[in-house]
Amino acid sequence: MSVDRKPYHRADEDTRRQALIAATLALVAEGGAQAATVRAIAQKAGVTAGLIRHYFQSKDHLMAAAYAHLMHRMTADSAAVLRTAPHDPRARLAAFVTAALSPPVVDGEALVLWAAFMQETHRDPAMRHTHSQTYLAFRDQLQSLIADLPGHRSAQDLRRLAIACNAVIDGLWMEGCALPEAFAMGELVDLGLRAVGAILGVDLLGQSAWNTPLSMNA
Amino acid sequence: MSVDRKPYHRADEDTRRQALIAATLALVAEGGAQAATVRAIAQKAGVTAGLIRHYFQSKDHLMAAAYAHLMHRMTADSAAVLRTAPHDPRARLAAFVTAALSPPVVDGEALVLWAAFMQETHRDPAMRHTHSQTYLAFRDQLQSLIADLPGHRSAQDLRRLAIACNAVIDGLWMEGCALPEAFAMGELVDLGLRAVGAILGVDLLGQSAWNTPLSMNA
DNA sequence: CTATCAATTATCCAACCGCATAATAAGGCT
DNA sequence: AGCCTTATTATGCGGTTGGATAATTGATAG
Repeated sequence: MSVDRKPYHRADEDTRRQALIAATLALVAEGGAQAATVRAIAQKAGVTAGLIRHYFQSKDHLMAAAYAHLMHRMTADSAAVLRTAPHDPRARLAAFVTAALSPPVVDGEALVLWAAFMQETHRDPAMRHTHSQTYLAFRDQLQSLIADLPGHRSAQDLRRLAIACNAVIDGLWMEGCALPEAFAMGELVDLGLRAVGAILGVDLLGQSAWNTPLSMNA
Repeated sequence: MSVDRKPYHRADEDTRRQALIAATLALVAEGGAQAATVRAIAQKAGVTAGLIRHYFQSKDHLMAAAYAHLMHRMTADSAAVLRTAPHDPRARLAAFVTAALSPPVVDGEALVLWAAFMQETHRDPAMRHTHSQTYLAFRDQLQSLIADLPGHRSAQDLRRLAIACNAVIDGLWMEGCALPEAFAMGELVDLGLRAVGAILGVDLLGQSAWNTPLSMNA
């Protein structure tokens, strides 16, 4: 007696992997890491649970792949703007900061995802490597944008400036993701441009120069 | 037939709650939220699992209590320095920034804890409330320190400056926690004082005025 | 010294977890 | 068309989870 069996169609390996990774990220985003069980992932991906182990050595491997995918996408989103950015160094830096503090980089789900994987990062060496690699990639990109600004800076100063600017961006990104209702539209970008500009001693607000600059204290 | 039963002694309600909360935090810190099972918590606290439900309505309630405890302790640690700080507004702000970027506030475990609870924060309204409350408390304290600095600032500027300075501190805190080996001793504090000083247009480095200020670009 | 009652332990349970393996069907190849 | 590979489904297993309940102990008051 042949029981009813769910009909299915075969997909290329890459499609299935992407679907499983997407389902994993969606579940982690909406319910934390504990919500991403093999059964839930499979259901959201429209397949059965056993298939996960056909494409990934274990569920942990799937998680690691999902983390790498997320980080890669975020850095790519920030870097994408540079391809269409103007040639003026200040405008390029401003565009980069703006992109890093706007959707889709700033997103409520992004922070939850980031936080969820942060725990794994703490003990899994492979994930830890992915983390530091993507973090340094972002900072290096920022540093090269700073280096292109007019004026000469020592290597040590460049590194310090990049770390400080990166910190501002990270901090604002976090606050924007966690408390989206606490900031008006564009306020995050405005604050980021002011703060980074103040640290670097450069005016990044370009066209709409403000009348009450952030660093004014008189 | 009476089996051997673990001897025990009765403790006051508060002691037991504290012990359970401490065990929860320790487990989350070392193994992420998934490591904090009721059995593991009970073992680390030196009791049996059932006791958790005697003091907390559910495991989730214990987690919420642990989160509130952690946040309360961190803000208290940062504020503690103000009680013994000097009267000069700049020195007080510098002391606050320094404390927020030094142990025990900057600590590898702290970030993991923060990240672990961030997920719950996203869906549990009670935790979300705890989060925004403690976050705003920290920022308000920073804002009042900025307001005490010489010079007058509008209310709007004060808020923006506080947000930006808070972002720098948060970002540096994160980086210091996540990649402790990437920064030399005291470098984080130095960077924090420079960046916050640059944003506010105030020199916070006091005694050891630097010869290559962070915002120098010539 | 004993009765009382709350604190703590011990035990049980249904649900769920990740994983392994067997059965089956889909699609390409000749 | 018929075969053959393998992607996919289906089923089962041992272990763990959070939660509920019953049994027992320690402190305390009278």
